[in-house]
Amino acid sequence: MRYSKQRELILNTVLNNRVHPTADFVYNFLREDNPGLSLGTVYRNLNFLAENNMLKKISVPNGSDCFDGTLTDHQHLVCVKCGEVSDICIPELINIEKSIFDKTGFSINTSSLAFEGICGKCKKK
Amino acid sequence: MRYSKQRELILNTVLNNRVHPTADFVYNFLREDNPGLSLGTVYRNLNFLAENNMLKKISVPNGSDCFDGTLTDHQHLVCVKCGEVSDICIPELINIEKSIFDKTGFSINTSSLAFEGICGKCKKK
DNA sequence: GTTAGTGCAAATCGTTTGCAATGTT
DNA sequence: AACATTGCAAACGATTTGCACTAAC
Repeated sequence: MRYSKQRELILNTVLNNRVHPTADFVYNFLREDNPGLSLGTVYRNLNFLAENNMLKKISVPNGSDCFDGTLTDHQHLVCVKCGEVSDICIPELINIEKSIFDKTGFSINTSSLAFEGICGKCKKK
Repeated sequence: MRYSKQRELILNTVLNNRVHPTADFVYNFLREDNPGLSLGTVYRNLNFLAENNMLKKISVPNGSDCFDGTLTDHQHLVCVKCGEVSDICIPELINIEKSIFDKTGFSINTSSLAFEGICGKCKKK
């Protein structure tokens, strides 16, 4: 992997952001200081970094994919009202993973799991 | 809800198909006998039927949404190699659901869960 | 007759890609 | 010099939408 300024900026934007940014977020965030940056470059780098295990790509139902700099095994909660994506760790999934494999031969990647639901904040409204 | 021939055909296509059909599948399947049918109508009806709890809409990571006529609580396994979507029932999720709610206030809809992974057939190759 | 539902084509959204120019090694 | 990476704009696939027409009630 060859160095590039853009890649460094893009990776750091994901790593330093408590939120789970989308490509569009990264693009607009960096655009302020880097007017020449292109959206294609952001997509290319986010995907490239995810393929090289420097980021995780999170599929969001009915929404843009977003990216996560936390590489340790964990899952996500996606609020269907406000779209917020938060981290959660559910160790019990290991057992479920194993029993599904034994029953069906299907090997789950539990760390790709996104639970849909309604977050506490949205429920209060 | 007013009756329409198209709606009836579309609903039946999902109900009578062991696979979890996408809008495009339903469209092409019905097109043979109903040349006038439009893709917009298929989308409109599938979404409408899902909103009215006559079908379930399943978000497939990196793929087209698909639909499921089985309304009882269950989850899905999505193979990232071949794209196959299969049904599975994981009763243990009730406990996980409850403990996440107690910890975070987030209420999960477990029946929207799609586990990504590799199915038995694809692994053999 | 009113209005929900349709077909069609255009529009939208998120994302990817081809290509010539540029940057890194 | 070789080739990875970029910016740009065009292309893409899935889905939605506006509108005039048709069908259900």
